[in-house]
Amino acid sequence: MKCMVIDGNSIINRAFYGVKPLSTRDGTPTNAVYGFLNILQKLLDEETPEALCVTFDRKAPTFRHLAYAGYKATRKGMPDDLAAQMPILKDILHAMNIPTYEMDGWEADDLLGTIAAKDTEAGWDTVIVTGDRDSLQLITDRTTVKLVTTRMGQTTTRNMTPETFREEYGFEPIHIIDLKALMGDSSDNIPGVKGVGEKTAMGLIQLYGSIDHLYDHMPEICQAPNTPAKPGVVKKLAEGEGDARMSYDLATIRCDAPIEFKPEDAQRQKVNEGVLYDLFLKLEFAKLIERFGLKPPQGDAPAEEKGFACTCDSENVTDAGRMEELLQLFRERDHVSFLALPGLDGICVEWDESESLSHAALFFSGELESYNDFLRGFFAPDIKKVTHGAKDLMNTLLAEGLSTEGFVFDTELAAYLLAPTDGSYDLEKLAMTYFHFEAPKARLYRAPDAFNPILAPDRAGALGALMSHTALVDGLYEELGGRLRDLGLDKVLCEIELPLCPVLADMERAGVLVDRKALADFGVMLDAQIAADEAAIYELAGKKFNINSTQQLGKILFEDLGLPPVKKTKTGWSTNAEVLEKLRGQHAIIDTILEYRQYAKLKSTYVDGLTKVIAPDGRIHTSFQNTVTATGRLSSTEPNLQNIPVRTELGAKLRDMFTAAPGHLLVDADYSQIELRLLACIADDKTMQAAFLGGEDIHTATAAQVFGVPAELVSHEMRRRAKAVNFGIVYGISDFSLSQDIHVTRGEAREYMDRYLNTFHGVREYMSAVVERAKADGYVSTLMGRRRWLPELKSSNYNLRSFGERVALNMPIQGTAADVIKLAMIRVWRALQEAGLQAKLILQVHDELIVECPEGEAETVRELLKREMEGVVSYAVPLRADAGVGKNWGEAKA
DNA sequence: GTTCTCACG
DNA sequence: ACGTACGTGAGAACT
Repeated sequence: MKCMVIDGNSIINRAFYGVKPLSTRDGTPTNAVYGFLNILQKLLDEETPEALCVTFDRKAPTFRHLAYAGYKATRKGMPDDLAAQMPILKDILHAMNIPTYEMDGWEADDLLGTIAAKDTEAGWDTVIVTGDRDSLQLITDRTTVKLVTTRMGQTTTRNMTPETFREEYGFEPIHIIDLKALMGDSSDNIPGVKGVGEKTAMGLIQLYGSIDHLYDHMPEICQAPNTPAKPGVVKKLAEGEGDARMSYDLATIRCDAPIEFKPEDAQRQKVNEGVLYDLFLKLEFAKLIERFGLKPPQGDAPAEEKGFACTCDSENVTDAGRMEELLQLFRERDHVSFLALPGLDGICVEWDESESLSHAALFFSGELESYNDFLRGFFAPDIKKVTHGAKDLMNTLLAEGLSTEGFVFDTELAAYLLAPTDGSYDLEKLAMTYFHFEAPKARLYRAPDAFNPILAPDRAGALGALMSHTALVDGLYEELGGRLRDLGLDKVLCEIELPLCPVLADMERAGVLVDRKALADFGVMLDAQIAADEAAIYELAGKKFNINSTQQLGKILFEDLGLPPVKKTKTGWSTNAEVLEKLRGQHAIIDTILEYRQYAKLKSTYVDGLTKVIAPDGRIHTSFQNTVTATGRLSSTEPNLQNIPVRTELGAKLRDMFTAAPGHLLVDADYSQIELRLLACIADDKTMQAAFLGGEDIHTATAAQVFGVPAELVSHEMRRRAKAVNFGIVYGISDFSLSQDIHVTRGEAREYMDRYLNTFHGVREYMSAVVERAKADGYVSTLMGRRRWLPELKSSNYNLRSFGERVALNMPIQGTAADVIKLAMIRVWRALQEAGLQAKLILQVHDELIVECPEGEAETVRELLKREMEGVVSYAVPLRADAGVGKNWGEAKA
């Protein structure tokens, strides 16, 4: 039988520092509890002990330490955010029927030792779980210690048995006490012997075991050859004997704490599901509720009382007269909420009749004879509609020739603007986050296919889910709408995100034509190159292996060929391009591998990847994601058309395969230095503004300033370095990273940055001001008011906090640029329509827009693009866009 | 599902 | 003493 004893303070500490800050919506910190529970789950999976309990420290100085007059309370109190989580954790453990032990005047270690001793006495084995090495002295044949470390949310454990301990330390576990008696332990306020450190102490204990033995045999020990007890050490030992004896007592974990404990007390029991459910709900641990398979306790408040009304009345509309009546009613409401089935096969509309009463109406294709009339009536500008995920729906609307106007709110976009780093915003999740409510699964109505038919066999269930989700949309409209207004984010929704939806839908539908033949030919060429490189690599390596496997490649390079490893990854040797560049010239295989990688990437990701997604119309239709990035940018998936190669000559050939239709041309316009221009405005840096206003090349101008030479004398290399500094500033630079990037010493990098910031005072002030303000406000924002919350800034973890600071610098710049181009897209799209042109916006690549148009429109479109893009805002530095025209993307890029 | 690598702005 | 630039998505290998 096995009993697991968890050192509660130690583990929750690890969890607190190892898990990123989390909190409930009312601000209760929860990361440590969350981390603790995850570690607990993992431990139980690994060990399956028959009994389980947790010990805690009391804050007061403890028994053992009070015995030592020199004790000072050097232990810092725990941070407030952690202290606040201790009672929560205890509540949860209580609900899980896991006993906890704590006692004034006794340290957690003493309790661990006492419990282990009682286990042993009762014939049980013990596994002590802790992050501290202090308890290692408790290791015996019956007691092992599981050491827990947490890094970046990853938990690893190591089992310490008498054997593994001996291997690592070279002596018996119990002599850890003797070791500490000599070397001391500053974190535990154990003085040890003055002048004896870890090295000496280890040597002595490995040879002589205990301090008793050491002091008893001092004379012989001094005589022994090669003894670590050099004359100086012997003197210190003699002088420090009193300290050593006292430290020994301090370091000894006591196993006689007066607690009532029998291993049977701690035997695993069923958790109290109802109580646990309520606790997790309050803590917003939706994932854990799922993982534990928890159900709400009986008699829980119905959903209506939790913030949104469940549908009270519902009707299935099959009659044209009733339909007209309802459409008229919808026109008179200030809003109606709805959800549409995929393919627009059915619609559920929900509207408020009074404060507390709402209605739902269902309209189904095939059940309502005049369904198409209903669609035309419903999707008209005069009905103010609220939905979830408008962009995707608009794709369908455009396909059906329906209007995309009249959308006044989108709960998905709203949730994204409120918490842009949350990642996903499906209705079930929002129900949990904002209403603490578990919504039914959407798949009931979301995937009407052969395996999951929409109306059969569980028509009632599917409709129930559809209606409760529509009710949820209506409830979220209230809740999220209020929050948006409170934060001034309603403007971002109504003036940027919502109007952008039809633009994006239109672009996705339009797609971009690809030259399938040219792509295939390119693939054939690449295959030949790949085969040749493969053969050459096997020859040089002396054997065949999978070049794509970094593990196998690492073995070949660093073991077989004996090349010096440059950098490690978590799991082995790094073999990335940067590393290989450094190995260049040391072996012919390196060049070939780099070349192979380039060809392989182009073939698999681009030639094969793109070929796979060419639609029957010969075009590629990407999806633009508008609820993904933390800064407000778009992203592009299936395929990603925002990372088509351009930087290498070979890769750039791919851009020639994105073409205009016959008789058409592509017009490509990109903003020139938009981020740096915006930085000059946001930081109000007069020097940088002057450089832009004077029409100078910004990198050359920067180089001239930083290197103190006239612009004419700026060399290629100087400009390159200045450019890296400019980029670095936008990203929240460090001298180390800059030095890596431009291959200079850290000192030189530091100097470049100093000179840069001495030139651009405004930027220097911005850098400190924006971080300071972010720390005070808890968020940063763009000039349009888009926000990103930065809980990282409060982290006690240096890396996490530094990351937060860099983000605070970068987000307002990258985010404002994102807002600007989104506004530009809306303007361009509308201007093209108003001008009656056939031209269509088809792609956006962050600072670049691509339009396809009939040949005759090209010049008009080029001017329109440039005008509309440059006219979006007028800050201290004007925006500049360069536009070009061509048969294909490569040619059009100005 | 995670890790590594690499493509873009 | 530590670890190191912002924002993305995709393919391949490995667990």
